[in-house]
Amino acid sequence: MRVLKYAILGLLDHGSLSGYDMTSRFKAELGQFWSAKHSQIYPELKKLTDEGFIEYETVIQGSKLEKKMYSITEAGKRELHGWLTEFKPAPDTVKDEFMLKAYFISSMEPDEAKRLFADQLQKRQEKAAFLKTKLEELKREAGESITFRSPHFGHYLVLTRALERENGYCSWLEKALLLMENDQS
Amino acid sequence: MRVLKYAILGLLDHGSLSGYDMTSRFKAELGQFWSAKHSQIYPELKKLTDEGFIEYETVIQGSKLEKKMYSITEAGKRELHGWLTEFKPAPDTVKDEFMLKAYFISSMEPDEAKRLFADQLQKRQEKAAFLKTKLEELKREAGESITFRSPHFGHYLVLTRALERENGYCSWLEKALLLMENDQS
DNA sequence: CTGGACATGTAATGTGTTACATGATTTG
DNA sequence: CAAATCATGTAACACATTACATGTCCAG
Repeated sequence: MRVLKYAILGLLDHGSLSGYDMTSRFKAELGQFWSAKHSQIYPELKKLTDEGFIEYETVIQGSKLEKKMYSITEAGKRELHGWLTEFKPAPDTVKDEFMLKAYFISSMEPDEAKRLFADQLQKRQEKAAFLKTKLEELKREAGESITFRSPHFGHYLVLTRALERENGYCSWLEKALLLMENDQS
Repeated sequence: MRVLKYAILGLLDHGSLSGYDMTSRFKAELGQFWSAKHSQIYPELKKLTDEGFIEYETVIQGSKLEKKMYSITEAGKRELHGWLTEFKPAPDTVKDEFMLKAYFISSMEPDEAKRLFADQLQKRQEKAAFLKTKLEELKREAGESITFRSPHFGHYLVLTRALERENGYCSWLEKALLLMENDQS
């Protein structure tokens, strides 16, 4: 499938970037839904260059430090467009280690299960709060009017989806905890 | 991390299973949150046997067909319990190819983006409908009273979480589509 | 002048999928 | 008796993480 290939092409479609820049992007908002380490990115950049989808120019940073600024080629743009507009089924499995534990809840004692769920709820609430702050920052920056043509629309979509994902997880955890409390007595 | 190891131990904690049985379980409800192919399961079973966490008995099915019925050992139960009760952070990244495309929405034409989102909405709605049916079946089977002590509680947790996940995705897709429509004029 | 960020790579290992390979059993 | 399901395994390849390895630049 080579999704990393398309992630790189997509990032480069808005302007040139170094491998290091891409790593940073995967640590920021995009990282909610895709990420890769530099050890995976650098070989992929070499491969994409060989395939003619990207090209680079070596730039000197300071007096000695070389960095490679990559940009997308016309062939790369066609390749990206083909992937973007392709319909794909919703995945059967989205791996979630916590939910695997939840499935095995009968192998835990009630109080162990409650502690596990309470801990996860706290962590998800913290994450949701963090994402909410990021979304508010973005709204301030973009001036309240985010629509299709806004350069921040992709960023906005990712943040709203991630926030809803965490909020949905939290409300489910709360419901599950309630079921466990009711059973206890 | 070896999550598959714990998935197998968790499955075996309720009774003995063959490798084939485990493959079937990963295709059913548990597959919403974890899965593995038989080509990954069989080597893992061998490894877990060598490590002393599981053991097997060869059973003859029919007149010739040999199958290995695996069961969990005391050491395996301790190992499972340690994993189950261990607190873990919420993951930074949950990979989602569709959301990667959404992030790159500015590289698409408005009508291309709308078609993509509409297609995904339809597929997620179908999946939600399927999960809803499964949940209703489970409720009928379990007699409306699912609490911690119910043998179906793990199954119930997985189905309710998967259903909410899909419903949340759908409502986000609808909101995104509305934003795109409003912008169009 | 030092610590953190910038910058790029490879090696080893772990995880997961697809393909190859074989055979028995059950149901229609 | 044919097709679907049951049943187990290995090989090759693809994808991903951790560790190894090196060096520059900038701000305090």
